[in-house]
Amino acid sequence: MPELPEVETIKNTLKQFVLNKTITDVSVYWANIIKQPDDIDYFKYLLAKQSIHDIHRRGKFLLFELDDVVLVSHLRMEGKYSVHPSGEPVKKHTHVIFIFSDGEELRYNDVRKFGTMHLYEKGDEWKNKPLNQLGPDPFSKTFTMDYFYQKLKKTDRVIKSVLLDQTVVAGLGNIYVDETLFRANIHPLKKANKLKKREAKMIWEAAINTLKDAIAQGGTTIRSYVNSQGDMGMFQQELFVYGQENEPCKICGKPIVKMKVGGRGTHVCILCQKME
DNA sequence: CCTCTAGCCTGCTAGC
DNA sequence: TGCTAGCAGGCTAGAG
Repeated sequence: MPELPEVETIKNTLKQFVLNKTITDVSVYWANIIKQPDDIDYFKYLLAKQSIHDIHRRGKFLLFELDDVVLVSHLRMEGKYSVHPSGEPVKKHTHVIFIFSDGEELRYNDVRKFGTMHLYEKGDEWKNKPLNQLGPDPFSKTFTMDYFYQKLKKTDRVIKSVLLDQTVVAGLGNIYVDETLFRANIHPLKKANKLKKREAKMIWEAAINTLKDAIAQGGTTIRSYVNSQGDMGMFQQELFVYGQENEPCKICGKPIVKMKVGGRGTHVCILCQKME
């Protein structure tokens, strides 16, 4: 499932293939992917003759910057972009195709059909969902230790749920939250408002460093993630707890335990990550 | 303000 | 072996 490091990697590879290309037409095979505008024909109309000038990442979102509009795309668990020559057979899970004037196409593929696209006139993307509720990007200078600690002090929720909350910090998902809490030696069930400033700082630093390390490895491939060139990530080799159920902890040797926290599968070393 | 649940989907796995 | 039921997963909307 693409989280921040995977989306960052996808953005960088995709830019090599689609920058400065001009859309002539769009094919939509599964309309529920398109959340904005409501009318699919209007979606196509707005994109026709538009060129892709840049691609940005905000949290787990990709932002395609065109002439007059911005396409905000979330890949959820299985979304993928790839570039093909026009006329290649359309695969079973291809739901949207952006046809370029040069004989190539950008294809959106998504086994689960959970991904979303929102199209806005330039500037409006920040005033509307899904971007208007997002917290700071972990690498932004607004994601300060002070901001983070104030957020933790204000909530009675468990720390894992807070880290997954995209309005607090945008980009962490299930894998990197589990890894962050392991690196910080904090149990996922600890209440956020009970954490000492020292502990909050450990989590804040671990989150930023875990994401940086994962980007350096091209992301994490658990079962299906590849970037837009088809390359796997390599960070799975550096995972301490995620997907390591019953495996010995790389630090203390005690088997990693899997539990449910806020409805999510959660991996923890109960020796390294103390409740007290 | 908060938390919980259903819904969105389909591939995979456990159980028969 | 072949079948079905249930689960996973990020996020939203609605209920409590």
